[in-house]
Amino acid sequence: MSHFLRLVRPVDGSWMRMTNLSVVLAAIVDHGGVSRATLARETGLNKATVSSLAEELGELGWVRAGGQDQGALGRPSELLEPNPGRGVIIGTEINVDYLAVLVSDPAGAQRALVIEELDVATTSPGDAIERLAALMRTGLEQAAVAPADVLGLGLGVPGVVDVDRRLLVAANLGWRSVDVDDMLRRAVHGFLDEDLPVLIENEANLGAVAEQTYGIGARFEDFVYLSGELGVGAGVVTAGELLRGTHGAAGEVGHITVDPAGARCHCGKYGCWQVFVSQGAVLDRFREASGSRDGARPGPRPEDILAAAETGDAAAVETLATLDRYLAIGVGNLVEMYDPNAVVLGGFYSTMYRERVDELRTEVASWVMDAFGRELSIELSTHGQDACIWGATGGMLRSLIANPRHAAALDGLRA
Amino acid sequence: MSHFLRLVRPVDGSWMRMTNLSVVLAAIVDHGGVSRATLARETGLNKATVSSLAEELGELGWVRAGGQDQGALGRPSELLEPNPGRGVIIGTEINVDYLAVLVSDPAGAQRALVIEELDVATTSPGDAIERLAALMRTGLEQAAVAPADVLGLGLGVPGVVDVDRRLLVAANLGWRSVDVDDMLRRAVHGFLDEDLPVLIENEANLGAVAEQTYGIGARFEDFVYLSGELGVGAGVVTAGELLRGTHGAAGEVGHITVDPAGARCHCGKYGCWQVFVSQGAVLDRFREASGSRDGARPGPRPEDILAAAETGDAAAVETLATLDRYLAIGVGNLVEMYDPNAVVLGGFYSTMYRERVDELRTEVASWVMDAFGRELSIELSTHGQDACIWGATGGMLRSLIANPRHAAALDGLRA
DNA sequence: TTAGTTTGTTTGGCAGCCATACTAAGTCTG
DNA sequence: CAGACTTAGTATGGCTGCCAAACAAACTAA
Repeated sequence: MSHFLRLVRPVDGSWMRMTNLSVVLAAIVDHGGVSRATLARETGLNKATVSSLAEELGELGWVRAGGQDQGALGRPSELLEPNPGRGVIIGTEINVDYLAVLVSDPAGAQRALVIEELDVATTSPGDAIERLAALMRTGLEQAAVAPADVLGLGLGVPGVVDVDRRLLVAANLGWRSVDVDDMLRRAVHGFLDEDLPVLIENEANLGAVAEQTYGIGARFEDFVYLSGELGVGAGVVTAGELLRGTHGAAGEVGHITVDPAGARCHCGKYGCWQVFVSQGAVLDRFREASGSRDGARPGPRPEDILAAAETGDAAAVETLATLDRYLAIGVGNLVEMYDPNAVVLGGFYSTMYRERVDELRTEVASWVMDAFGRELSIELSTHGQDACIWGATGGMLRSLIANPRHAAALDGLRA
Repeated sequence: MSHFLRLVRPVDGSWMRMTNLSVVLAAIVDHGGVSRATLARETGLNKATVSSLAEELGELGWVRAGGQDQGALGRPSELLEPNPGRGVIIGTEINVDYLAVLVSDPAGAQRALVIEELDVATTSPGDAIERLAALMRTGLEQAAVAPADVLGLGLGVPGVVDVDRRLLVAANLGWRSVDVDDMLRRAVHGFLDEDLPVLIENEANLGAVAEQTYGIGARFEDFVYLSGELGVGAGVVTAGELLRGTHGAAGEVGHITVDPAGARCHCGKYGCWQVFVSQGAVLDRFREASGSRDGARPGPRPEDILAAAETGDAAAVETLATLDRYLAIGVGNLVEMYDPNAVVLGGFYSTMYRERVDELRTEVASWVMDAFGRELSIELSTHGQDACIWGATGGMLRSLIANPRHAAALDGLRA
């Protein structure tokens, strides 16, 4: 019953206003500085309407007058720009061996970035989140921003996050069914606002959001962001929207089967993709192929394989070729399944293919059935290691822009 | 530039009205007969607004007064119901060996169903579409409906259809880059309205739409409809929306690699999923396994395998076990990638698993990495062979409901 | 200095939703 | 059976918010 109701939801005047505020604010943030007349042309809204919306955005503190812009002819325009005094967004990340906090403003300017190494797998969720909260204080101090000026908080975790912001599982942290939202709010209690907007999302998904908001993904309506560190994960954007699925686990591609005869994965299945292409798997293969002559030395790093391959080292060359092949098989599957415009290589892969994208493009071509002349780009991430925190920030920014009236930190404005 | 603008589009009063007309019409179609008061409660719109919207829907011919409904207490309500005289939707299908036309009204009542066998692979696109147009005339005659009363036309094809309704490729028909929209409009020129709304979509995608609109899919927000005849295709619904991808090829899962050591597919790759689980592959395997003792007999049908397995025939049992295994591997991949609530077995699979779903459920469980207690149903299609035409109809219906003012066939109303 | 061009504001009108009051049509109770 | 109660639907008036058009402002060009 009621399946058609899902088509759309009813709309009233206040929703209309809110939507149009969003549209104009988004355009202003996007341009950085833009006149009312241009906004009217670009959005299709009436000039008078744009003026009214811009005035409200000014009162809300989102927007301020910038400089003037003199065209070839006519009255010069007054530029509207995002108000840097509006507040900041905190983007954070909990990963296997570090915590990270980024403080930035809605225009995308970085105010502070702090990182703390931590073996999260041996830390309880509660403790890790406490330390993350402490790191946020440090970040705000460095940025010289008062806690009351925080507009929203984003957090990326290497696990599956459901629609209620519960972390269902994070295999590499050893966490299961953790109410991260609740813990986070407790940890920042008395420090940040009680009902601060909070976004919690999977790390690969946020990588995709980072590329979509601040990076190369802005060029594509449908793309797959591929990230691999200990496991392999993908963030999928289709029709401009992040694909989440029922549990938020869409794009958890590490355990797709690419070869049932492959080695056993720790998940119990055989031939999972990440058995072939995760960072750990690749480094292991390289170590084995190069023999145990340097058994005492610390494990190789990704760069070591690239450097060795440069010199013609057989083990390195073979390792890279195998990676190319299995990465291409999996990417081929992603392409057939999601039909994206582009695949963006992030994390480990952005390191491994910085100079070798063409090799991968060639290999992928032979593993994608293309009967109709696909448009498919394979690109390198523009964010590298920082993708997750920028995605946490960008996701929060989108959420704030979608609700310009509900933003926190209005106290200063009211006073 | 302008990536944030994609968040939402600006809204004005007429858009608001249109949206609310849609909401109310959708609810009326969905219920079949419902009072204004109930509509107000369910949609959250004001009673007065619902009355006004309902009046306009009446003027547009979409809705008429049905009977009365006396509750336990109070004034009886007047039921609003879809107007069966509003017109009909034609849902059609071009498949490898037949054409099909379904005539039905917006309430979902079937008025006529005609099917014509045709070896489409040896027929040119133009000829096939001409014959489809002829079949539509037959269907309308059988339904005793005038061509002017056709509200919209949907067509399903076993191929990739892009956003401009071009058929990019249909391997099993041997068609490539066919402007089906244009051909169809020419074929019905002078018979159906010049600017009749037309929907052209991939067959598996329409299977998903059929289940979503009229079948078991209505229970799920995210599900994958799996259809297999000559190839294997999936229609994916996420967040209540059909996933199409850049070229409309999302869910074309027949050529994902499930075993690089597998047999060569006609596409040139090795170990494509459809090499293991398509109807043709399964029948072939059964034939080989049962030996060539009956080489002269016509090939087995799907039912023959099931019947043989019932009697304990070793070849049949082995064939089914292999199908279970490889179907489960692929379904596992789909589940990891799309994270659906449900997988709906359509086409060939709805035949093969009608009595054996539990076997597949068990097998799938061992090929899905489930670290967090997934909710996943595996269900049989409710539509079987007719999924595609009902999907073409349902898709067109959704499109009409989304634009209640733009519907065709208003001439009769105006006169 | 005047005409032309572009920007942004002001004014008035209109569409559309909502709250409220009211009418309509039934059931329930004493 | 009359009056209280309940629910459905309509009518009225108000408010919000968009738009069109006129206007004021600020500049260039001749």
